[in-house]
Amino acid sequence: MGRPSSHADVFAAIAEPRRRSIIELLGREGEQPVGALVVALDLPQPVVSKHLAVLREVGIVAVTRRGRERVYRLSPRQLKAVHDWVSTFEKHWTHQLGRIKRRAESLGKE
Amino acid sequence: MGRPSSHADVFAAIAEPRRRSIIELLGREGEQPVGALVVALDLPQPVVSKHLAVLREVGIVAVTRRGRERVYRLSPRQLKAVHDWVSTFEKHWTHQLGRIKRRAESLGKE
DNA sequence: TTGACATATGCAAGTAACGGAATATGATTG
DNA sequence: CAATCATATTCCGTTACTTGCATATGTCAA
Repeated sequence: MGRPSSHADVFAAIAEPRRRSIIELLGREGEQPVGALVVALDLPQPVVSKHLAVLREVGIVAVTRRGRERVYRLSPRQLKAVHDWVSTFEKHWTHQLGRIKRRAESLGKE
Repeated sequence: MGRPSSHADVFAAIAEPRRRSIIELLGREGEQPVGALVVALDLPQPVVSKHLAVLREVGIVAVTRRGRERVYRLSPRQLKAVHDWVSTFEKHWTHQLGRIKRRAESLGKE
């Protein structure tokens, strides 16, 4: 069976490599019209528009119409949601680092 | 066309809601044998095993065999990778918060 | 060794999501 | 209004992911 209808799921949205590229680009360069994204990513315009639609529906990006262009920008709230979720497990890797460090120290004493 | 063969992609791995449930459970309760996960999540055992396989291939979980059980635990390195990626955009929501805050303050003065 | 238990794996079927090409929508210019 | 530019949307073929069921693998106990 296909996906269990992951409609408007942020995690599904950022699962696509090209969508992450779009996010990274908007993050680095700031707001961009679709045409600029098409050029920068070297993808067909409909492909970019469709990925933008997904990101828009999920709320990762927001649009403003400027003349005949549509300028996209990051809308970070949803990315923060992902950040918050992953942060839940932060203690796991900090603890693990601590363990590795302690082990290294005890090995050094031998 | 289907997915561009996102083999062993952490983002694809955490896109699945049930897999996130497994991650959350292991995060809260610590290491668990498959059977415990099956009970806790109320899913068929093969489904759980397959999701665990995906998480294992990506390196989000690790296994230890204990008798006839297999005990799974979080292996946080890959989750940290996600955390690092999302953290790249942290400034965007902190800036946005700042903007909202400033706007609230200036509205309060009127 | 035989049987029971714990988990993994194989196969088939359904479906959702992606890309490509064509087209629609909407705004600007002449 | 017609033509052009910028972007969105639709239709379609393909593919990969998930599930269900059946079965294989491996471990312990008697």
